[in-house]
Amino acid sequence: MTVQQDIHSSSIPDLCLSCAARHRGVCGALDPDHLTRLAKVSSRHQVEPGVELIGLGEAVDSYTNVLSGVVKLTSSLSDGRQQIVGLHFAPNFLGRLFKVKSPFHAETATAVLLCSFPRTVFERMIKVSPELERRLLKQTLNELDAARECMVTLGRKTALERVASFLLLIARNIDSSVDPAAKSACFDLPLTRADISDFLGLTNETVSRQLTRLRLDGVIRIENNRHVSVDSMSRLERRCGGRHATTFE
Amino acid sequence: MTVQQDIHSSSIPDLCLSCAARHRGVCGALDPDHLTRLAKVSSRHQVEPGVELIGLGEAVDSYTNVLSGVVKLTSSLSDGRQQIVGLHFAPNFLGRLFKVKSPFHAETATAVLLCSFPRTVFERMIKVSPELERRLLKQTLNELDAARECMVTLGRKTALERVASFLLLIARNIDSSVDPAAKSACFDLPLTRADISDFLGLTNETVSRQLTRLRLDGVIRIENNRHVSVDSMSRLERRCGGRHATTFE
DNA sequence: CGACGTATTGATTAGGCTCAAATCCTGTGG
DNA sequence: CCACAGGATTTGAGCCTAATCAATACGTCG
Repeated sequence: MTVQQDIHSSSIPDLCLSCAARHRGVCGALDPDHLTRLAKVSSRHQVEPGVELIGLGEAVDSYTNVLSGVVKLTSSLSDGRQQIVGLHFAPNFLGRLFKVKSPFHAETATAVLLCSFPRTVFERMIKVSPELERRLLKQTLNELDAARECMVTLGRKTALERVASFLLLIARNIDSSVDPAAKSACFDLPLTRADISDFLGLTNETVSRQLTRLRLDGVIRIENNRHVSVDSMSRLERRCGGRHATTFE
Repeated sequence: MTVQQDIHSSSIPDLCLSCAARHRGVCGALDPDHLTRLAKVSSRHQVEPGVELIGLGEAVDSYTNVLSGVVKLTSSLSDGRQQIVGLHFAPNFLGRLFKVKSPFHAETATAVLLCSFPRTVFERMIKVSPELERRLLKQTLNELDAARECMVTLGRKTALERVASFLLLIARNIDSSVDPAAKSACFDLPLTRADISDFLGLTNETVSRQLTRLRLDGVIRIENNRHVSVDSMSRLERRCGGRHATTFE
């Protein structure tokens, strides 16, 4: 049986048709009707690397999906010491729900494509779509797990283990098309050495030294400072400082 | 106008009447009816310090409210290095929603009072109560902010700053009755020196040294190894390694 | 009081930081 | 196409903070 659907609520907006956020991001929770309403007030932006998106404590009146590229979340101490506290890969949702002011600073690490929409519209949509709220809760829980994993890295791993863990993290997140269980990988680092050191709680000199060490050990190859090849992922994993063996859900 | 309410759905269960989780925890989102249904399948337990609640990767079939005391979330590397990745104070909700197996290990740090309920019942309740889901989302977002704050401490602060930050964290969380903006504070440390070092990514010797340093500097007083007095909170704050000045929401 | 676990203090070592210099990449203009 | 400028990265030397190893003191509980 074919039903003639209301034209206003049945079709997916052009903007969203091939969008990653609709396939694997929060927009996947929205029906065509909601999607259309959100798309009407959304805007896309291409942004250069190193651009501040959210200033610390600054009032933010929009939320954003990262459609491509990487955004870093940072926090700084008053004397300039800096720490990256989160990385947002596509198609992550970006923004601190229920707070007008972000507790952290957000900055593009690479060139990124963003899709932004007004905070008020989105928050109203959360209220009427339990599915959307559910998805936001799941993403937040995953971010929390990731942040806690980082705490282990920052608190207990050696410099070499931190750098190896970082490479593994990037390999698993940068290109979602790649099989997470692949035996080998190659990718462009989305962060400079300085950024990597701010993520790992090290200095750029130490990051550099550990990268050369991994290179001399044959674990990775590096071309043009940015492109990394990993022949054996399991070999890299062995440099990460093993978690207690367990199978996760 | 007074309305005669259905006796089955109007009254708050005795168990929940004076419960902190109903006042400031997730149960506050539930109406008397839902509360009654949950209370029927809930059970309270008093647990000693140092008891494992959730084994790493172990299947968990219940969720828990921490009604008093402190629970620590930990992760270990295979060679024994350990990191505390989260502390749950009353009346926090405890448990990894939507995952059967917890990615972290949970253990009581102090004596605690717990209120547990079956995972299935609670998850069904989330589905019908957007208010409950909202509250879980808010708690998760707060935990995420806290974890990221910890990342700054672990990645960029000195040993002294870490210990001072930890004392501040405890002072602000241990006794919810105390004004968070109070000028002074005193409290019992819920963690041993070894636990504190696992939280701060240090050794117990270093923690001990920094505590004596703060004591000799007159920032804190310590009695019986556990009881800490802070005369001037702002004095303690100055030892924490300042965040870039901003006002938060 | 004695014993055990917890915490403090001391001496030494080592991993990563700092400061400094050299090298490599990228992009630009002649 | 090549030379050059500027930033990013690598490499080196020395130092410093926190770890390690070891011994002593404290506190609690039987």
